[in-house]
This record gives sequence, C-alpha cells and structure tokens, in this order.
Amino acid sequence: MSNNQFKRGELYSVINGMATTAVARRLQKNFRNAGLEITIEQWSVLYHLWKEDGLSQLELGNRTFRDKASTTRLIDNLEKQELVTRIASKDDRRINLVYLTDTAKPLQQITYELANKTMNESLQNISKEEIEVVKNVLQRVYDNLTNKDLV
Amino acid sequence: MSNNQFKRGELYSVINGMATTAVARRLQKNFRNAGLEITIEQWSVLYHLWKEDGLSQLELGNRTFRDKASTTRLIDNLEKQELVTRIASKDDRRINLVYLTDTAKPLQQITYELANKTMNESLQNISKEEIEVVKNVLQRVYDNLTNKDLV
DNA sequence: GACATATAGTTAGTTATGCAACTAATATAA
DNA sequence: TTATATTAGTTGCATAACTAACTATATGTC
Repeated sequence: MSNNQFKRGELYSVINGMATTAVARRLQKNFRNAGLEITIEQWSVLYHLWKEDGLSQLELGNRTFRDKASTTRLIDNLEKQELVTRIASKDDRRINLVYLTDTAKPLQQITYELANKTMNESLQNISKEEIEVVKNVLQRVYDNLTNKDLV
Repeated sequence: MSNNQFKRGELYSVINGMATTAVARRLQKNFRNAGLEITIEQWSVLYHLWKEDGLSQLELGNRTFRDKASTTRLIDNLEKQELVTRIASKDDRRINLVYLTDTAKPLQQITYELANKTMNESLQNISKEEIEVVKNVLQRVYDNLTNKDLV
C-alpha cells in the first residue's frame, strides 16, 4: 500500500516509543529526587492550567490527549492533594471548571526547571535541526491518525 | 547548560510522546477490529518470542523496556490466555523460560500484517529520510538517558 | 560446609489507562 | 411543553506501570 514500511524487526522499537518513555521516566525521577510528590501525568495537567487556568475537564483531556474518564481520575487525585479545585460553571452546570490552588502555584517554577533539565539530559548531542525534524514528523504522525476516521 | 532547549510551550508535547501514544492506540484498535483479544503490551512480548522463543522473563523485560514486576504480570496474563507457558530452567531454577504455545503461533502472521497496516497509516506522507532521522534521534535520546547514571 | 551476597521472580500498594454503561443537565424537535 | 437526543462528567471493570519488600535459588569466601 504505502511505500513507507518499516522492516519488521524495527516495528516494535518504533511503536513502543522507548525514547519518550525514557524521557518520562527520567522526568519522574527528577521530580522525586527534588522531593516533589506529583506524577508526570499530574504535572501534565498542571502544566496546561499554568498556561490557562479554569479549563473544563473535557478541554484538559483534549490538551493532554486523554479520554474523559482518565481525566476525571487524574483530577480526583490532584484534588486529593489539594492542587486543584473543581468549580461548576455558572453557564452550564454540566461543566466543571478546574482551577489551581495556592498550593499548586509555587510548583510551576521548580517543575519547569526540572523539565528543562530533563530535556537537556535527553537531548545531549542532538542538533536543533534534528529536533525540528522529529517534532515535525511526530506531529504529522499524530495528524495522520487523528484527522481521519479509522479505515 | 545545554544549548538544545525546547521552548517551554513545547515541552509537554514532546515529553508526552503523543505520536507514539497515538500509534499504539491505533494498533490496539486495529487488533480489536480484527477480533484479536490481545493488548499491544502482550503483543510486544509475543513479538520478541516469535523472534526468539524461550527467553527468560528478565531478558523479555530488557527487550521490551519493562521492569521485572511488570514483566511478571504481563506473562501472568499471557499464561491465563494460554498464549505462553513458563518452564523453569534446568540449569538454574530461579529462571523461568517463556515459551509460545500452539495457540500463539497463528497470531504471528495476522498481527504482523496489522502492525504493518498501522505503520502505513501512521507514516503517510513521511519520507524515508525523515523516518531515519527520527529513529536515529530517538535511539540517541534513549542512550542519553540509559547509558549513564542520573546526575 | 557455613554464612554472606547476588540474582530471578513474585507480591503488595498506588497511580494511570481505556472502554462501556451510567447520571445529570442542556439542547432540539414535535 | 413534552419527548428525544446530545453533552459533561462519573463509575465499574480490566490491564498495565513503577517502587519496595519479599522468597527461593545460586554463587563466593572463609
């Protein structure tokens, strides 16, 4: 069909996404070593709230590539740790708007630094041009799989 | 420190590995649509056994980038489905060698086809050269994070 | 041989994932 | 305005991840 076939022996290493998994693990380790109790999944939610506070659960799910059930539990856990609060929208009471608490705010600076540190560790000896190609290709892969229905 | 910093706004999309996640989800969906009951994680183990049957659990963990606890459960589930069996090594009874059953064998052909189909769907309009760059960079990222101790 | 150490695998505990079925609130149509 | 459909979020169920503590077997040293 397409002409872009991986050799079979290489299929798994690509699908597995070992590199991105390793980056996530390293970031988690860097959080833990700094005494931060949050998971990277929780951080991914906080990250988007620091950019724009008061998003709905559905919107947070979209931005972090999760379904709504996963988003619900993640926010449950963030609420348990008192890092966010749910506030029902005045306009539409089906919607929960998620807001950062004062506890969450000081985490922004330190976690950004740890994320940058992690990226530096990951990207040693990799050129800006290569990074651009990777980002671009991963985005196109993502678009290939989400912008059309399953055949 | 390094000169390869992502802009903050781009950090998450890279760390999250959205593309590889999307590929994994699509492969899972393609399995399900074909009536196959296995998860992609289970498939990743079968994949390595089809290449070389009778690996130890530890070796399977290494090849699929999992720790031993995760490998144990995955093989528990594969055994429940009667796709593999554990046989204690004669030489060292600590070691479980994992073997494919006759039930697993016919899955190889169909799952390889579905994996190739998934890769074709994912890699539409992406050139061989770009794919080479991505594979190379991801490998180097992985090496950066695993070939040395945490700072 | 006896004791300490290392290794392979298991188990417990916590978090996270996805799907499917459900509730509650809103929007649409008759 | 009442019945129907859609939407946002929750819950149940199953799988999977990692860490830490554990068991059993092997190895190494005295």
